[in-house]
Amino acid sequence: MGRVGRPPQDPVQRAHGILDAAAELVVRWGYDKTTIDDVAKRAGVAKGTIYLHWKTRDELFAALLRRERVYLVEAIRASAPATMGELFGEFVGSALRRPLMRAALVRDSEVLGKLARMKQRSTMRLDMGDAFDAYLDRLIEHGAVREAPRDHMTVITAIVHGFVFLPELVPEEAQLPDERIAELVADTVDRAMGTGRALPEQDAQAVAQATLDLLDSMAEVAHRRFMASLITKERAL
Amino acid sequence: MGRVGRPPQDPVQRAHGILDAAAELVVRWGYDKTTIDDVAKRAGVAKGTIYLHWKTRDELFAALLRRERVYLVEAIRASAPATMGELFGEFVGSALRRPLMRAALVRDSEVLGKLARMKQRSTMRLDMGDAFDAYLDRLIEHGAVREAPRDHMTVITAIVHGFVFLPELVPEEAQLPDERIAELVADTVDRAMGTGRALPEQDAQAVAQATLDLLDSMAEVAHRRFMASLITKERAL
DNA sequence: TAATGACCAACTACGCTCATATAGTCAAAA
DNA sequence: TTTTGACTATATGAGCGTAGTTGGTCATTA
Repeated sequence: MGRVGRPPQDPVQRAHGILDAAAELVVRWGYDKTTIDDVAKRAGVAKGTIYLHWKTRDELFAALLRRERVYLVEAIRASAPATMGELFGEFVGSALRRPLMRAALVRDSEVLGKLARMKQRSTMRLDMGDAFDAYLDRLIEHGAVREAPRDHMTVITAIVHGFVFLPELVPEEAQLPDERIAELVADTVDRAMGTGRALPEQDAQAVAQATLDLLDSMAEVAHRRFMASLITKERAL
Repeated sequence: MGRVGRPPQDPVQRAHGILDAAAELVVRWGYDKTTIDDVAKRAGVAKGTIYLHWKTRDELFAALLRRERVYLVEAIRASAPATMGELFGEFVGSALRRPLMRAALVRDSEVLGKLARMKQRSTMRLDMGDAFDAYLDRLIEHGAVREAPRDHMTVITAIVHGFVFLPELVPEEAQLPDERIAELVADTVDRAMGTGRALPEQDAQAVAQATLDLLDSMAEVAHRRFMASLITKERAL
Protein backbone atom coordinates (compact mmCIF):
# COMPACT_ATOMS: atom_id res chain seq x y z
CA MET A 1 0.00 0.00 0.00
CA GLY A 2 1.88 3.09 -1.22
CA ARG A 3 1.33 6.31 0.70
CA VAL A 4 -1.10 8.61 -1.00
CA GLY A 5 -1.25 12.36 -0.86
CA ARG A 6 1.46 14.95 -0.46
CA PRO A 7 3.95 14.74 2.36
CA PRO A 8 2.69 16.66 5.40
CA GLN A 9 4.64 19.74 6.40
CA ASP A 10 5.71 20.36 9.94
CA PRO A 11 2.78 22.47 11.15
CA VAL A 12 4.80 24.50 13.63
CA GLN A 13 7.40 25.41 11.08
CA ARG A 14 4.72 26.33 8.59
CA ALA A 15 2.92 28.45 11.15
CA HIS A 16 6.12 30.37 11.72
CA GLY A 17 6.48 30.97 8.04
CA ILE A 18 2.97 32.33 7.85
CA LEU A 19 3.55 34.56 10.86
CA ASP A 20 6.79 35.82 9.34
CA ALA A 21 4.88 36.87 6.27
CA ALA A 22 2.13 38.44 8.32
CA ALA A 23 4.60 40.35 10.47
CA GLU A 24 6.38 41.77 7.48
CA LEU A 25 3.19 42.89 5.80
CA VAL A 26 1.61 44.35 8.91
CA VAL A 27 4.68 46.39 9.73
CA ARG A 28 4.83 47.67 6.17
CA TRP A 29 1.15 48.23 5.35
CA GLY A 30 -0.68 48.10 8.65
CA TYR A 31 -3.24 45.63 9.89
CA ASP A 32 -6.20 47.05 7.99
CA LYS A 33 -4.46 46.82 4.63
CA THR A 34 -2.97 43.39 5.12
CA THR A 35 -5.17 40.69 3.61
CA ILE A 36 -5.14 36.99 4.16
CA ASP A 37 -4.47 36.56 0.47
CA ASP A 38 -1.38 38.71 0.73
CA VAL A 39 -0.15 36.73 3.70
CA ALA A 40 -0.75 33.42 1.96
CA LYS A 41 0.97 34.54 -1.19
CA ARG A 42 3.99 35.86 0.66
CA ALA A 43 4.20 32.76 2.84
CA GLY A 44 3.96 30.53 -0.20
CA VAL A 45 0.91 28.62 0.97
CA ALA A 46 -2.69 28.53 -0.12
CA LYS A 47 -5.22 30.56 1.75
CA GLY A 48 -6.96 27.44 2.98
CA THR A 49 -3.79 26.38 4.72
CA ILE A 50 -3.89 29.44 6.91
CA TYR A 51 -7.35 28.41 7.99
CA LEU A 52 -5.98 25.03 8.99
CA HIS A 53 -4.13 26.91 11.72
CA TRP A 54 -6.45 29.72 12.76
CA LYS A 55 -10.20 29.97 12.68
CA THR A 56 -10.23 33.67 11.87
CA ARG A 57 -8.02 36.45 10.67
CA ASP A 58 -7.98 37.98 14.13
CA GLU A 59 -6.67 34.79 15.67
CA LEU A 60 -3.78 34.80 13.25
CA PHE A 61 -2.80 38.25 14.43
CA ALA A 62 -3.32 37.35 18.05
CA ALA A 63 -0.80 34.55 17.50
CA LEU A 64 1.53 37.04 15.86
CA LEU A 65 1.48 39.30 18.89
CA ARG A 66 1.96 36.36 21.22
CA ARG A 67 5.02 35.37 19.27
CA GLU A 68 6.34 38.90 19.52
CA ARG A 69 6.00 38.65 23.25
CA VAL A 70 7.97 35.41 23.28
CA TYR A 71 10.76 37.01 21.29
CA LEU A 72 10.76 40.08 23.48
CA VAL A 73 11.01 38.13 26.70
CA GLU A 74 13.75 35.98 25.24
CA ALA A 75 15.70 39.04 24.17
CA ILE A 76 15.45 40.50 27.64
CA ARG A 77 16.43 37.20 29.17
CA ALA A 78 19.43 36.96 26.86
CA SER A 79 20.74 40.27 28.15
CA ALA A 80 20.79 38.80 31.66
CA PRO A 81 19.61 41.82 33.63
CA ALA A 82 20.87 41.84 37.20
CA THR A 83 18.56 44.47 38.68
CA MET A 84 14.98 45.50 38.29
CA GLY A 85 16.15 48.65 36.56
CA GLU A 86 18.08 46.66 34.00
CA LEU A 87 15.06 44.44 33.54
CA PHE A 88 12.80 47.28 32.54
CA GLY A 89 15.52 49.16 30.75
CA GLU A 90 16.03 46.17 28.53
CA PHE A 91 12.29 45.79 28.22
CA VAL A 92 11.89 49.29 26.84
CA GLY A 93 15.00 49.12 24.70
CA SER A 94 13.95 45.86 23.10
CA ALA A 95 10.34 46.95 22.71
CA LEU A 96 11.37 50.12 20.91
CA ARG A 97 13.44 48.07 18.52
CA ARG A 98 10.54 45.76 17.59
CA PRO A 99 8.04 47.61 15.44
CA LEU A 100 5.14 45.33 16.29
CA MET A 101 5.73 45.38 20.01
CA ARG A 102 6.21 49.10 19.96
CA ALA A 103 2.99 49.56 18.00
CA ALA A 104 1.16 47.34 20.47
CA LEU A 105 2.42 49.29 23.48
CA VAL A 106 1.78 52.70 21.97
CA ARG A 107 -1.43 51.47 20.36
CA ASP A 108 -0.26 52.90 17.10
CA SER A 109 -3.38 52.87 14.96
CA GLU A 110 -1.34 53.35 11.81
CA VAL A 111 0.02 49.86 12.29
CA LEU A 112 -2.60 48.14 14.40
CA GLY A 113 -5.55 49.60 12.55
CA LYS A 114 -8.85 48.61 14.06
CA LEU A 115 -6.97 46.33 16.44
CA ALA A 116 -5.75 49.42 18.28
CA ARG A 117 -9.28 50.59 18.86
CA MET A 118 -10.45 47.20 20.08
CA LYS A 119 -9.85 45.51 23.38
CA GLN A 120 -6.84 46.95 25.13
CA ARG A 121 -5.13 43.67 25.67
CA SER A 122 -2.98 43.02 28.66
CA THR A 123 0.06 43.46 26.47
CA MET A 124 1.61 45.72 29.02
CA ARG A 125 0.89 43.66 32.06
CA LEU A 126 2.53 40.92 30.05
CA ASP A 127 0.49 38.35 31.92
CA MET A 128 2.98 38.67 34.71
CA GLY A 129 0.33 39.08 37.37
CA ASP A 130 1.19 36.99 40.40
CA ALA A 131 4.71 36.20 39.26
CA PHE A 132 5.64 39.85 39.35
CA ASP A 133 4.17 40.38 42.80
CA ALA A 134 6.24 37.49 44.06
CA TYR A 135 9.30 38.98 42.37
CA LEU A 136 8.73 42.30 44.10
CA ASP A 137 8.41 40.55 47.43
CA ARG A 138 11.71 38.82 46.92
CA LEU A 139 13.40 42.12 46.08
CA ILE A 140 11.92 43.75 49.15
CA GLU A 141 13.24 40.89 51.27
CA HIS A 142 16.71 41.51 49.94
CA GLY A 143 16.50 45.25 50.45
CA ALA A 144 16.58 46.08 46.76
CA VAL A 145 13.15 47.68 46.75
CA ARG A 146 11.68 49.76 49.50
CA GLU A 147 8.34 48.78 50.84
CA ALA A 148 7.23 52.33 51.37
CA PRO A 149 4.94 54.11 49.01
CA ARG A 150 3.29 51.03 47.56
CA ASP A 151 1.72 51.15 44.12
CA HIS A 152 5.00 49.84 42.73
CA MET A 153 3.29 48.37 39.71
CA THR A 154 1.61 51.68 38.93
CA VAL A 155 4.84 53.64 39.13
CA ILE A 156 6.63 51.16 36.92
CA THR A 157 3.81 51.20 34.41
CA ALA A 158 3.98 54.97 34.23
CA ILE A 159 7.74 55.11 33.86
CA VAL A 160 7.88 52.38 31.25
CA HIS A 161 5.11 53.88 29.18
CA GLY A 162 6.46 57.36 29.53
CA PHE A 163 9.70 56.27 27.92
CA VAL A 164 8.04 54.09 25.33
CA PHE A 165 5.97 57.07 24.22
CA LEU A 166 8.97 59.36 24.26
CA PRO A 167 9.65 59.15 20.51
CA GLU A 168 6.12 60.43 19.91
CA LEU A 169 6.47 63.25 22.37
CA VAL A 170 9.72 64.95 21.56
CA PRO A 171 10.58 66.69 18.31
CA GLU A 172 12.70 64.97 15.74
CA GLU A 173 15.90 66.77 16.68
CA ALA A 174 15.69 65.88 20.37
CA GLN A 175 15.35 62.12 19.84
CA LEU A 176 17.65 59.88 21.82
CA PRO A 177 18.94 56.50 20.61
CA ASP A 178 17.09 53.46 21.96
CA GLU A 179 20.12 52.40 23.98
CA ARG A 180 20.24 55.71 25.79
CA ILE A 181 16.54 55.49 26.55
CA ALA A 182 17.05 52.01 27.95
CA GLU A 183 19.78 53.38 30.24
CA LEU A 184 17.55 56.16 31.46
CA VAL A 185 14.72 53.73 32.16
CA ALA A 186 17.03 51.49 34.15
CA ASP A 187 18.32 54.41 36.15
CA THR A 188 14.88 55.90 36.75
CA VAL A 189 13.29 52.63 37.82
CA ASP A 190 16.13 51.77 40.17
CA ARG A 191 15.98 55.19 41.78
CA ALA A 192 12.21 55.28 41.98
CA MET A 193 11.88 51.85 43.55
CA GLY A 194 15.20 51.27 45.26
CA THR A 195 16.26 52.05 48.80
CA GLY A 196 19.20 54.19 47.75
CA ARG A 197 21.57 52.00 49.71
CA ALA A 198 24.07 49.75 47.95
CA LEU A 199 23.38 46.05 48.27
CA PRO A 200 25.73 43.48 49.85
CA GLU A 201 27.10 41.09 47.27
CA GLN A 202 24.97 38.32 48.70
CA ASP A 203 21.75 40.23 48.14
CA ALA A 204 22.80 41.57 44.75
CA GLN A 205 23.25 38.02 43.57
CA ALA A 206 19.90 37.01 44.96
CA VAL A 207 18.30 39.88 43.08
CA ALA A 208 19.98 38.88 39.86
CA GLN A 209 18.79 35.34 40.37
CA ALA A 210 15.26 36.46 41.14
CA THR A 211 15.25 38.54 37.99
CA LEU A 212 16.34 35.62 35.85
CA ASP A 213 13.81 33.38 37.53
CA LEU A 214 11.06 35.86 36.76
CA LEU A 215 12.12 36.01 33.15
CA ASP A 216 12.25 32.26 32.89
CA SER A 217 8.79 31.96 34.25
CA MET A 218 7.54 34.68 31.94
CA ALA A 219 9.24 33.02 28.99
CA GLU A 220 7.60 29.76 29.84
CA VAL A 221 4.14 31.27 30.12
CA ALA A 222 4.60 33.29 26.96
CA HIS A 223 5.83 30.27 25.08
CA ARG A 224 3.01 28.06 26.22
CA ARG A 225 0.40 30.60 25.27
CA PHE A 226 2.02 31.11 21.93
CA MET A 227 2.17 27.42 21.13
CA ALA A 228 -1.47 27.05 22.09
CA SER A 229 -2.38 29.68 19.53
CA LEU A 230 -0.57 28.01 16.66
CA ILE A 231 -3.36 25.60 15.93
CA THR A 232 -6.73 26.99 16.85
CA LYS A 233 -8.84 24.46 14.97
CA GLU A 234 -10.58 21.77 16.91
CA ARG A 235 -9.11 18.87 15.00
CA ALA A 236 -5.38 18.36 15.35
CA LEU A 237 -3.28 18.51 12.22
CA MET B 1 -23.81 116.18 20.68
CA GLY B 2 -25.39 113.12 22.34
CA ARG B 3 -23.47 109.85 22.08
CA VAL B 4 -24.81 107.56 19.42
CA GLY B 5 -24.65 103.78 19.27
CA ARG B 6 -24.80 101.13 21.99
CA PRO B 7 -22.45 101.17 24.95
CA PRO B 8 -19.28 99.20 24.20
CA GLN B 9 -18.70 96.09 26.28
CA ASP B 10 -15.41 95.37 27.97
CA PRO B 11 -13.69 93.30 25.30
CA VAL B 12 -11.62 91.25 27.71
CA GLN B 13 -14.58 90.31 29.82
CA ARG B 14 -16.58 89.46 26.74
CA ALA B 15 -13.76 87.32 25.40
CA HIS B 16 -13.74 85.37 28.64
CA GLY B 17 -17.45 84.79 28.37
CA ILE B 18 -17.04 83.46 24.87
CA LEU B 19 -14.17 81.21 25.94
CA ASP B 20 -16.23 79.93 28.85
CA ALA B 21 -18.94 78.91 26.43
CA ALA B 22 -16.44 77.35 24.05
CA ALA B 23 -14.76 75.41 26.84
CA GLU B 24 -18.00 73.98 28.06
CA LEU B 25 -19.11 72.91 24.62
CA VAL B 26 -15.78 71.46 23.58
CA VAL B 27 -15.51 69.38 26.72
CA ARG B 28 -19.03 68.09 26.21
CA TRP B 29 -19.20 67.59 22.45
CA GLY B 30 -15.63 67.70 21.22
CA TYR B 31 -13.97 70.23 18.96
CA ASP B 32 -15.32 68.84 15.69
CA LYS B 33 -18.93 69.05 16.83
CA THR B 34 -18.72 72.48 18.41
CA THR B 35 -19.81 75.22 16.02
CA ILE B 36 -19.31 78.93 16.19
CA ASP B 37 -23.06 79.36 16.21
CA ASP B 38 -23.34 77.17 19.29
CA VAL B 39 -20.61 79.10 21.03
CA ALA B 40 -22.21 82.44 20.18
CA LYS B 41 -25.62 81.30 21.33
CA ARG B 42 -24.30 79.96 24.61
CA ALA B 43 -22.18 83.04 25.21
CA GLY B 44 -25.13 85.28 24.46
CA VAL B 45 -23.46 87.22 21.67
CA ALA B 46 -23.89 87.36 17.95
CA LYS B 47 -21.62 85.36 15.75
CA GLY B 48 -20.12 88.49 14.29
CA THR B 49 -18.94 89.50 17.72
CA ILE B 50 -16.80 86.43 17.94
CA TYR B 51 -15.13 87.44 14.73
CA LEU B 52 -14.34 90.80 16.29
CA HIS B 53 -11.99 88.91 18.55
CA TRP B 54 -10.57 86.12 16.41
CA LYS B 55 -10.03 85.91 12.71
CA THR B 56 -10.83 82.20 12.52
CA ARG B 57 -12.38 79.41 14.49
CA ASP B 58 -8.97 77.88 15.08
CA GLU B 59 -7.68 81.08 16.67
CA LEU B 60 -10.56 81.03 19.10
CA PHE B 61 -9.58 77.57 20.24
CA ALA B 62 -5.91 78.46 20.38
CA ALA B 63 -6.86 81.23 22.79
CA LEU B 64 -8.90 78.73 24.77
CA LEU B 65 -5.91 76.46 25.23
CA ARG B 66 -3.68 79.39 26.13
CA ARG B 67 -6.15 80.35 28.82
CA GLU B 68 -6.14 76.81 30.14
CA ARG B 69 -2.40 77.06 30.45
CA VAL B 70 -2.70 80.27 32.43
CA TYR B 71 -5.18 78.68 34.81
CA LEU B 72 -3.02 75.59 35.17
CA VAL B 73 0.12 77.52 36.00
CA GLU B 74 -1.80 79.67 38.45
CA ALA B 75 -3.22 76.60 40.15
CA ILE B 76 0.25 75.13 40.53
CA ARG B 77 1.59 78.41 41.79
CA ALA B 78 -1.22 78.66 44.32
CA SER B 79 -0.19 75.31 45.80
CA ALA B 80 3.25 76.77 46.48
CA PRO B 81 5.40 73.75 45.65
CA ALA B 82 8.68 73.70 47.52
CA THR B 83 10.53 71.08 45.51
CA MET B 84 10.78 70.08 41.89
CA GLY B 85 8.87 66.93 42.73
CA GLU B 86 6.01 68.93 44.18
CA LEU B 87 6.12 71.18 41.17
CA PHE B 88 5.51 68.35 38.75
CA GLY B 89 3.26 66.45 41.10
CA GLU B 90 1.00 69.45 41.22
CA PHE B 91 1.36 69.85 37.48
CA VAL B 92 0.07 66.37 36.81
CA GLY B 93 -2.59 66.53 39.50
CA SER B 94 -3.97 69.79 38.20
CA ALA B 95 -3.72 68.74 34.59
CA LEU B 96 -5.67 65.57 35.24
CA ARG B 97 -8.40 67.60 36.85
CA ARG B 98 -8.80 69.95 33.87
CA PRO B 99 -10.48 68.12 31.01
CA LEU B 100 -9.13 70.41 28.32
CA MET B 101 -5.57 70.35 29.56
CA ARG B 102 -5.74 66.63 30.00
CA ALA B 103 -7.07 66.19 26.47
CA ALA B 104 -4.31 68.40 25.12
CA LEU B 105 -1.58 66.44 26.89
CA VAL B 106 -2.96 63.05 25.95
CA ARG B 107 -3.95 64.32 22.53
CA ASP B 108 -7.38 62.88 23.08
CA SER B 109 -8.92 62.96 19.63
CA GLU B 110 -12.40 62.47 21.07
CA VAL B 111 -12.17 65.96 22.52
CA LEU B 112 -9.63 67.70 20.34
CA GLY B 113 -10.94 66.28 17.08
CA LYS B 114 -8.86 67.29 14.11
CA LEU B 115 -6.85 69.53 16.41
CA ALA B 116 -5.24 66.43 17.88
CA ARG B 117 -4.08 65.30 14.48
CA MET B 118 -2.66 68.71 13.61
CA LYS B 119 0.50 70.32 14.82
CA GLN B 120 1.62 68.81 18.07
CA ARG B 121 1.81 72.08 19.94
CA SER B 122 4.44 72.73 22.54
CA THR B 123 1.77 72.33 25.18
CA MET B 124 3.97 70.00 27.11
CA ARG B 125 7.13 72.04 26.95
CA LEU B 126 4.86 74.81 28.18
CA ASP B 127 7.10 77.34 26.55
CA MET B 128 9.39 76.97 29.49
CA GLY B 129 12.45 76.59 27.35
CA ASP B 130 15.32 78.63 28.74
CA ALA B 131 13.61 79.44 32.02
CA PHE B 132 13.51 75.78 32.91
CA ASP B 133 17.15 75.23 32.08
CA ALA B 134 18.05 78.10 34.36
CA TYR B 135 15.84 76.61 37.06
CA LEU B 136 17.61 73.27 36.79
CA ASP B 137 20.96 75.01 37.06
CA ARG B 138 19.89 76.71 40.25
CA LEU B 139 18.73 73.43 41.73
CA ILE B 140 22.00 71.78 40.81
CA GLU B 141 23.88 74.60 42.49
CA HIS B 142 21.97 73.98 45.67
CA GLY B 143 22.48 70.24 45.53
CA ALA B 144 18.82 69.46 44.96
CA VAL B 145 19.42 67.87 41.57
CA ARG B 146 22.38 65.78 40.63
CA GLU B 147 24.29 66.75 37.57
CA ALA B 148 24.97 63.22 36.58
CA PRO B 149 23.10 61.43 33.90
CA ARG B 150 21.97 64.53 32.03
CA ASP B 151 18.88 64.47 29.88
CA HIS B 152 16.92 65.77 32.85
CA MET B 153 14.29 67.26 30.64
CA THR B 154 13.80 63.97 28.83
CA VAL B 155 13.41 61.99 32.02
CA ILE B 156 10.90 64.46 33.40
CA THR B 157 8.94 64.46 30.18
CA ALA B 158 8.73 60.69 30.30
CA ILE B 159 7.68 60.55 33.94
CA VAL B 160 5.11 63.27 33.62
CA HIS B 161 3.57 61.81 30.51
CA GLY B 162 3.65 58.31 31.89
CA PHE B 163 1.49 59.39 34.79
CA VAL B 164 -0.75 61.61 32.72
CA PHE B 165 -1.49 58.65 30.46
CA LEU B 166 -1.98 56.33 33.39
CA PRO B 167 -5.77 56.54 33.40
CA GLU B 168 -5.75 55.31 29.81
CA LEU B 169 -3.39 52.48 30.59
CA VAL B 170 -4.77 50.74 33.61
CA PRO B 171 -8.12 49.00 33.88
CA GLU B 172 -11.03 50.72 35.54
CA GLU B 173 -10.68 48.89 38.82
CA ALA B 174 -7.01 49.79 39.28
CA GLN B 175 -7.48 53.56 38.87
CA LEU B 176 -5.93 55.76 41.52
CA PRO B 177 -7.34 59.13 42.58
CA ASP B 178 -5.68 62.18 41.05
CA GLU B 179 -4.23 63.22 44.38
CA ARG B 180 -2.48 59.91 44.79
CA ILE B 181 -1.07 60.15 41.29
CA ALA B 182 0.23 63.61 42.08
CA GLU B 183 2.00 62.22 45.16
CA LEU B 184 3.57 59.45 43.16
CA VAL B 185 4.77 61.90 40.52
CA ALA B 186 6.33 64.11 43.16
CA ASP B 187 8.05 61.16 44.75
CA THR B 188 9.23 59.70 41.46
CA VAL B 189 10.59 62.96 40.10
CA ASP B 190 12.42 63.78 43.33
CA ARG B 191 14.00 60.36 43.45
CA ALA B 192 14.86 60.29 39.77
CA MET B 193 16.48 63.71 39.75
CA GLY B 194 17.60 64.27 43.31
CA THR B 195 20.87 63.45 44.98
CA GLY B 196 19.29 61.30 47.66
CA ARG B 197 20.82 63.43 50.37
CA ALA B 198 18.65 65.71 52.51
CA LEU B 199 19.14 69.43 51.93
CA PRO B 200 20.28 71.95 54.55
CA GLU B 201 17.50 74.36 55.45
CA GLN B 202 19.32 77.13 53.62
CA ASP B 203 19.30 75.24 50.33
CA ALA B 204 15.78 73.92 50.75
CA GLN B 205 14.56 77.48 51.01
CA ALA B 206 16.52 78.51 47.98
CA VAL B 207 14.95 75.64 46.05
CA ALA B 208 11.47 76.66 47.12
CA GLN B 209 12.22 80.21 46.06
CA ALA B 210 13.59 79.11 42.73
CA THR B 211 10.46 77.04 42.14
CA LEU B 212 8.18 79.97 42.85
CA ASP B 213 10.31 82.21 40.68
CA LEU B 214 10.01 79.75 37.83
CA LEU B 215 6.26 79.62 38.24
CA ASP B 216 6.00 83.37 38.34
CA SER B 217 7.97 83.68 35.17
CA MET B 218 5.88 80.97 33.52
CA ALA B 219 2.70 82.63 34.67
CA GLU B 220 3.82 85.90 33.23
CA VAL B 221 4.72 84.42 29.87
CA ALA B 222 1.51 82.40 29.76
CA HIS B 223 -0.55 85.43 30.66
CA ARG B 224 1.08 87.65 28.09
CA ARG B 225 0.58 85.12 25.35
CA PHE B 226 -2.99 84.62 26.34
CA MET B 227 -3.79 88.31 26.38
CA ALA B 228 -2.19 88.69 22.99
CA SER B 229 -4.57 86.07 21.61
CA LEU B 230 -7.70 87.75 22.91
CA ILE B 231 -7.95 90.19 20.05
CA THR B 232 -6.50 88.82 16.88
CA LYS B 233 -7.99 91.36 14.49
CA GLU B 234 -5.78 94.09 13.16
CA ARG B 235 -7.96 96.96 14.29
CA ALA B 236 -8.19 97.44 18.01
CA LEU B 237 -11.58 97.28 19.60
C1' DT C 1 -4.57 12.45 4.05
C1' DA C 2 -2.84 17.03 3.54
C1' DA C 3 -3.15 20.96 0.87
C1' DT C 4 -5.21 23.72 -2.50
C1' DG C 5 -7.58 27.60 -4.79
C1' DA C 6 -12.11 28.47 -7.12
C1' DC C 7 -16.01 30.02 -5.21
C1' DC C 8 -19.52 32.85 -2.58
C1' DA C 9 -21.69 35.94 0.46
C1' DA C 10 -20.63 39.80 2.90
C1' DC C 11 -18.23 43.78 3.18
C1' DT C 12 -15.68 47.86 1.72
C1' DA C 13 -14.43 51.59 -1.25
C1' DC C 14 -15.87 54.74 -4.46
C1' DG C 15 -18.25 57.95 -7.32
C1' DC C 16 -22.04 60.63 -7.35
C1' DT C 17 -25.99 63.58 -5.93
C1' DC C 18 -28.45 66.36 -2.93
C1' DA C 19 -29.75 68.48 1.37
C1' DT C 20 -28.08 70.51 5.27
C1' DA C 21 -24.83 72.83 8.14
C1' DT C 22 -21.20 76.00 8.88
C1' DA C 23 -17.33 79.48 8.69
C1' DG C 24 -16.81 83.80 7.70
C1' DT C 25 -18.71 88.65 5.71
C1' DC C 26 -20.93 92.94 5.70
C1' DA C 27 -24.88 96.16 5.24
C1' DA C 28 -27.88 97.67 8.48
C1' DA C 29 -29.57 98.39 13.26
C1' DA C 30 -29.12 100.31 17.77
C1' DT D 1 -19.37 103.37 16.93
C1' DT D 2 -20.40 98.93 18.41
C1' DT D 3 -23.00 94.98 17.63
C1' DT D 4 -25.87 92.26 15.10
C1' DG D 5 -27.72 88.35 12.29
C1' DA D 6 -29.24 87.56 7.41
C1' DC D 7 -26.55 86.11 3.76
C1' DT D 8 -23.27 83.32 0.81
C1' DA D 9 -19.98 80.27 -0.77
C1' DT D 10 -18.05 76.31 0.77
C1' DA D 11 -17.83 72.14 3.35
C1' DT D 12 -19.82 68.23 5.33
C1' DG D 13 -22.29 64.22 5.38
C1' DA D 14 -26.18 61.13 4.42
C1' DG D 15 -27.96 58.15 0.92
C1' DC D 16 -27.26 54.98 -2.74
C1' DG D 17 -25.94 52.02 -6.43
C1' DT D 18 -21.95 49.75 -8.30
C1' DA D 19 -17.47 47.66 -8.83
C1' DG D 20 -14.12 45.48 -6.67
C1' DT D 21 -12.27 43.12 -2.34
C1' DT D 22 -11.89 39.96 1.12
C1' DG D 23 -12.72 36.58 4.89
C1' DG D 24 -13.91 32.15 5.12
C1' DT D 25 -15.57 27.37 3.00
C1' DC D 26 -15.23 23.02 0.83
C1' DA D 27 -15.16 19.95 -3.25
C1' DT D 28 -11.26 18.63 -5.68
C1' DT D 29 -6.44 17.37 -6.32
C1' DA D 30 -2.13 15.13 -5.63
